[in-house]
Amino acid sequence: MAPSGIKATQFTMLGAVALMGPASVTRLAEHLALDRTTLTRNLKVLADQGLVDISAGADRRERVVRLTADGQAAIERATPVWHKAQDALTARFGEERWRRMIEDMNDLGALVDDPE
Amino acid sequence: MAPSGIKATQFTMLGAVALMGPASVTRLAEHLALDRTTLTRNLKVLADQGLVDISAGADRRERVVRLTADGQAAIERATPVWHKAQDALTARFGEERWRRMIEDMNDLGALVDDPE
DNA sequence: CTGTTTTAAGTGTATATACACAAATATGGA
DNA sequence: TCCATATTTGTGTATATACACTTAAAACAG
Repeated sequence: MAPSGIKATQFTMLGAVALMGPASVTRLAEHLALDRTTLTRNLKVLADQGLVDISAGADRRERVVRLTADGQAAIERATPVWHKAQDALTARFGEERWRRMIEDMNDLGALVDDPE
Repeated sequence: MAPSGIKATQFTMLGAVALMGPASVTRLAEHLALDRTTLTRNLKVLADQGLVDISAGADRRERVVRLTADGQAAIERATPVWHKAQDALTARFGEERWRRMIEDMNDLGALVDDPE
């Protein structure tokens, strides 16, 4: 990810912001399965770099996170790099196996979060 | 892991120290697949709590890490908790699936470390 | 309307992680 | 022996992560 200027975790976060549109910190945290306070600090890094904009919402307790033009540009710059790394990995690891592992990890996360 | 007084990562590190006996930071880092400097900081936490002892080796560049009596006690206290958590998880996730995922992750790590 | 409760977020503190760089020590060749 | 090189480690800095606690604002009960 180095040549894209952002890190893998940041790419993931920007992707979530892009996907969900303007959203509160809590909603983003739930979608990313991160602690809310973790996201607060991570978003600060992105905000300092001008990749996201954080402003008060109609409900003045909420902080609404929006992708900036620079943020959109960063995503577009990083996406090919991401896919390239992804492809290089799955080519040697096996696409089917890779998908299976992602699914395993998702299911495991659900179990840990909630002893349903 | 909370009731044992140490965290899962610390349990893993103490286990490595116990398994390898007195060893240099670099050797431990390789065994744990961690960056050496990461281990330096992590070991400091354990040393501050008196769970490991870090002293100069015969080669005075090296720092030799040893388990203390308190460290041994911490392992013995944490091991049942660890197994309990492990069992609770595999019981619902499936033991076979769990083993498979561990193997997948190990293989993936090897691929990432070394584009063999 | 007022006081309580619930909700959304941030801060203090601590651990975990790693990259770039610097310092100390050992090793090996001239 | 002495110096260049290699090895082992630590530090500065930055991100990532989360728990306990606090603050501000909305929602609600009476």
